[in-house]
Amino acid sequence: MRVRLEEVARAASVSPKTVSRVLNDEANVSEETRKRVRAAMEELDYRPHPSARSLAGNRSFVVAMLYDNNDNPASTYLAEIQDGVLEACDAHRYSMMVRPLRMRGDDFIRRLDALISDHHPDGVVLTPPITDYAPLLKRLRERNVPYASVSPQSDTSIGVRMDEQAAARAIVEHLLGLGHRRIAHVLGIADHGASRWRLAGYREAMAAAGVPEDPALVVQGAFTFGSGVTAARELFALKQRPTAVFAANDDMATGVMWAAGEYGLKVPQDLSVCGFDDTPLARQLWPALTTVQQPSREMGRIAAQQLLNLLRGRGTGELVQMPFSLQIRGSTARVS
Amino acid sequence: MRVRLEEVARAASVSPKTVSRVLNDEANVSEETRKRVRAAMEELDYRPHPSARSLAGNRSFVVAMLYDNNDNPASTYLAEIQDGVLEACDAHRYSMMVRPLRMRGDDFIRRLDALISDHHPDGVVLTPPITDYAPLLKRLRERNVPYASVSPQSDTSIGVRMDEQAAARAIVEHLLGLGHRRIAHVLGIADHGASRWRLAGYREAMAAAGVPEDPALVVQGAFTFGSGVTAARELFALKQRPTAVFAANDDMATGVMWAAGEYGLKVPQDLSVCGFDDTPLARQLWPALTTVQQPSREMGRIAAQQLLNLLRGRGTGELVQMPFSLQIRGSTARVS
DNA sequence: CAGCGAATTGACAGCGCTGTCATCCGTGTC
DNA sequence: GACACGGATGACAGCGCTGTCAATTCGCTG
Repeated sequence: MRVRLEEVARAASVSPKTVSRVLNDEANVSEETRKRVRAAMEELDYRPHPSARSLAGNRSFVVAMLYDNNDNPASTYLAEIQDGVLEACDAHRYSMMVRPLRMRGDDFIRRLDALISDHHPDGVVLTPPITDYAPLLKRLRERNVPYASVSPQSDTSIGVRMDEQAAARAIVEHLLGLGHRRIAHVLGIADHGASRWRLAGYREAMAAAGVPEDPALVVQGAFTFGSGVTAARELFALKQRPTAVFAANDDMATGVMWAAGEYGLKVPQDLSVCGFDDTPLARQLWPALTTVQQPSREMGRIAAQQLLNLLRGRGTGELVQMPFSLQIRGSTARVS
Repeated sequence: MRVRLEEVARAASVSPKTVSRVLNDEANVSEETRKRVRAAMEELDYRPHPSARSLAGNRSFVVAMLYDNNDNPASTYLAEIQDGVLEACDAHRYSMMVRPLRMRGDDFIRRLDALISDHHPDGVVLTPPITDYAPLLKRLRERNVPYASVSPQSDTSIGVRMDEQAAARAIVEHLLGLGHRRIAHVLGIADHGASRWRLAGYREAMAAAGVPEDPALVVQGAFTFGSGVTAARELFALKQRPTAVFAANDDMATGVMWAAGEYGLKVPQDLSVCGFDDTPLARQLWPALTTVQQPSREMGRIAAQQLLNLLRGRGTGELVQMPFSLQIRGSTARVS
């Protein structure tokens, strides 16, 4: 049968309660006792029973990662975040549960409640685009479930964020520095924070360079490869074509490059293209895509880390700022 | 405070044990009592406490989905399977836990043991390529953890499988039917079942059509976009170029189309290309990709379903055969 | 060296369910 | 009509931990 806490206690000649204290890193255990107990645990290869801990301690040791499976940005993005969250949870012996949660639908709150009642997560990690949905945040607070967010729009949450606007500005400045003036922008899905920030950065850079905004150069996309193709066709049909395109993510940038091929435009000679995210694809393309590195996995890890700090009583958690870095590659070149 | 089983019992005027029986769909409860108890549960919005159930019943109601995060085929593939597994688990109020598990490394068994001891999954779902790793299966059996597989190579497991060889044969026959004879094949990662079956189907179709095999037309890939590009360049450098390419998955097929663009080859006029999987990308490409639809999400759901049947004592689970279907689209055309 | 507060440790009940086994009841049998 | 039998129900203990609170020990003060 499995080793129980009681046996560890016997082996270390202490009471079960003391072993419990060591297990939970509680205060008021002498250093010497702590060592002896740890040794006994090790010796017996003791594994606490999660359900028993959960039942007695009224906590589940479960972190739920919530995402919107309706219009998720890109599955690889979520998969990477998930990986990071998992890593952080593992480090503290929490388990991770992933839960899709569509925001549309009036039974949204009911579904959220069911999720909480059925699984009792100690906390949740929110991923774009459900980081800022007010009814969601409100309900979590009402039910007293702590949360941390990846790339929240408001800065009242704890979690992690990159200065996407500054990054977007920087990449557009890179294009400007190469002599481009007719720079187009392909938007992401409306009201996603990512879309807003990247557009804002684009505008900021253009304005700072004194280039008047041309509305025809800002076209709608939806974060997908296909939408990038469509948007690019629209741009290429213009009487005065752009010499460079900044797409709000790599998938769309890839679509733009694809469409360029259709139109016989060589990248980067005839058209510079850049994206955002630095997905694995970006490096595999030829020419490789100039983009902004967004370390999704790392961001997932950090967001979960902040949540866990909170749950484990190690401070209150903060909103960590990630540095960004431009990946200048072959898809952008001096305007000809 | 939360509603407990005891209160449901009181409301229905039965003993707690009877409510428990109803909750677990056990036998020996009169239909009338069952109804009364169900009504009381509904009325009080009763939610059983998973940890208490788990502790008392010696089962966790957790299904772990294992995957190899080392060389996973494509993250979107796994994400879809995960979605399906989750759906099946939800339907029976099981929770799903996702666990990466690298097979390389000599501490593999130790990591598996830790996973089992720490989380006590009632069963696991295995995904390619770890569906047939003998030490894994052996250990699971030793520790008495039931499992179901998605696309296992051997047919001793329960789970779900598509006849990939027949599908590959069918798609190559489609190319042959269009008059192609110099048909190339881009392989997946060695010893993945998917690679073997798809190659076998290719050979079968070619042999049946009496086309002698040309080793130069079968090149190595690795299931990634980049490897497709590389493989295609190799093929295009041949003195006698293929008129069609069957890539072992869509990502590589996309790479082939990309490389075709580089070489000034028009798809499908100069080159027919087809893939395997029917990823979302396949439809977004232009021309859209001819491919085999592999319903990953559905397969994940079915594999989990078989496992749950077993866990819930509803039969022993089987190895379900999925039908395949060709998606003939714009990337393949009659040889010119 | 008595006396006191803080640090350390332990006894015990109980978290919310289910397994085991006893009990009860209605039906069929000869 | 006595008895056996199987279906339906309930009593009770206990799953493996932690919360609460009491007991003990220790170090220090005057």
